[in-house]
Amino acid sequence: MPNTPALPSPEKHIAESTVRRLSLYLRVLDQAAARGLQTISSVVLAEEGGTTSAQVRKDLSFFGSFGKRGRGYDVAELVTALQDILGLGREWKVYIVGAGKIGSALVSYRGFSQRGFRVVGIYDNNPQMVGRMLDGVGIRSMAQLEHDAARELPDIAVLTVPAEHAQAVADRVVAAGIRAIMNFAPAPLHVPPSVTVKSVNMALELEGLAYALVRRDAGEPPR
Amino acid sequence: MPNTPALPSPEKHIAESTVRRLSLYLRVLDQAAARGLQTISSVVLAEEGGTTSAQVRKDLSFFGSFGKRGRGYDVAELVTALQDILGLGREWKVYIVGAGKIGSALVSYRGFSQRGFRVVGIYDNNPQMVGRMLDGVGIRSMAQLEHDAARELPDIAVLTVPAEHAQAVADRVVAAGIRAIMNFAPAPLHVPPSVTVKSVNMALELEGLAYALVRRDAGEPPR
DNA sequence: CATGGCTTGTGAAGAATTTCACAAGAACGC
DNA sequence: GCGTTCTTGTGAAATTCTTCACAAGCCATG
Ligand SMILES: NC(=O)c1ccc[n+]([C@@H]2O[C@H](COP(=O)([O-])OP(=O)(O)OC[C@H]3O[C@@H](n4cnc5c(N)ncnc54)[C@H](O)[C@@H]3O)[C@@H](O)[C@H]2O)c1
Ligand SMILES: NC(=O)c1ccc[n+]([C@@H]2O[C@H](COP(=O)([O-])OP(=O)(O)OC[C@H]3O[C@@H](n4cnc5c(N)ncnc54)[C@H](O)[C@@H]3O)[C@@H](O)[C@H]2O)c1
Repeated sequence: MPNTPALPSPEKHIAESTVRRLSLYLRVLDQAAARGLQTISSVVLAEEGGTTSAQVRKDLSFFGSFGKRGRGYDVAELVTALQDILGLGREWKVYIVGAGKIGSALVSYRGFSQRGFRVVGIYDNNPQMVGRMLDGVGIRSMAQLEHDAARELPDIAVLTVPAEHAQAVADRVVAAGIRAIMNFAPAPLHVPPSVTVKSVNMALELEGLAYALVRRDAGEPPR
Repeated sequence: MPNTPALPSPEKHIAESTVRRLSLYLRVLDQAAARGLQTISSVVLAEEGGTTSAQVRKDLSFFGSFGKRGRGYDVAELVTALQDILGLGREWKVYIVGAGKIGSALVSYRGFSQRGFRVVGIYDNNPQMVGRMLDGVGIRSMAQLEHDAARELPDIAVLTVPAEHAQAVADRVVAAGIRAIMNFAPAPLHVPPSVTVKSVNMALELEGLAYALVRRDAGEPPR
């Protein structure tokens, strides 16, 4: 019997960096599957994912034992295992709040729907926008948010409102029972510990590049 | 004489996490300045930035000594110091490659221009798009890229093309002499070590949220 | 000008993460 | 069946990052 999918239930805390890399491995595996690869070794997985083979094996070892010595990992099996671990076996309902430039771009992003993230509602406080459709999803009034959430039980809220309103919107979203927030506004959010927040701060990434450029020119040791 | 801005020249390697936090502090300081604060302590800076006061002081200590014991940090002074450290004292020329949904949203993003990142060129390989204007910047043909770059010497390329073309575009951009890339495509890029890449992978962040949600329900120790 | 209350800067300790290195298992050829 | 080659899984070591804890400095007040 071929290696039944291990139930992903480590009792230890898993580092966020490990979880990020698991997502990355999943992406590499998708490509490998598309190229018709049956099997992949930790060395190849590492090369394509930009890390080391020891890191790959260690990351996976937290959740079980998925490979075969001398062979490597079965691509299809590992995809299933990683999806299980990451909670991608189901559909996640997403609200987007803020139907502006970035919010509209995200609605139709296939990278989300491919992984089971389904946008079920878009909210905006501008009456001009309410009622319009974005990629098949209607823009709703902010007034409805709590009411809709009680019925639809969305899992994740994506915040794409101006930074100065981000905290207020986060408060409402939390009060409405949503326990995961992805924040695109460049403002640190303060939420109860039962709520998970991930921030995507693009200006911050650019600043990291600027830093790298000035350091490089100044002759920073490249480590 | 009031604390002349220390030249930011640590000989040691500085962790990426430290640099990210410096950007964050800068954001908190902007808000503090807007509220009229003259001075701010590491405790307040930490609370608003979502870290600890010891972390704030340690981060800053890598670059010099910016505070006054018993008083805290002068907001305006620290802003200047951080901008210096991060290389935000100058204008950075940015090319955006891929004038699709996310590329167009980024062109007009004020968070970039506010920090001195100026979009000087947008490129697309779709002839239909070439010549159109996006927020005052014309979309140019990919054929021109190398030629324009030799003249304009852009510092940073933002890649917003489909994942399957990201590597090819990265290769061209590197060959054109650009040494910093911000990659929005969900594909790991392989570039020479002289080039710095930062990837913003939004699906990956969502997957991190999904993981947090399944773990939380499964009763992961909250660390 | 002495005292008390605050706050920084920083070595040292502690914790977390990554890398090393190797025993053990699997496949293949002969 | 046996040796060779490959590759995993994992303790242990090494490295990196964060937190602790406190001496030293600054300011206000009396
Ligand atoms: N445009 C970009 O490329 C970009 C990039 C990174 C981050 N961001 C951040 O994303 C956020 C949105 O940016 P954008 O460019 O899409 O702005 P935008 O102005 O195009 O869109 C913001 C939308 O939010 C709505 N809104 C405002 N206040 C609201 C509230 N209280 N409740 C509900 N809706 C509200 C507005 O009506 C508008 O439709 C900002 O915080 C911005 O800093 C934008
Ligand atoms: N839309 C989103 O919300 C979103 C979010 C995160 C990441 N992304 C990623 O960003 C990238 C772009 O996404 P999008 O939604 O803007 O797609 P899009 O299709 O709207 O835009 C892509 C643009 O790139 C151009 N292009 C294609 N190949 C090119 C090439 N070889 N050289 C130059 N230009 C080329 C196309 O003409 C098009 O204008 C994708 O990799 C996507 O995965 C998108």
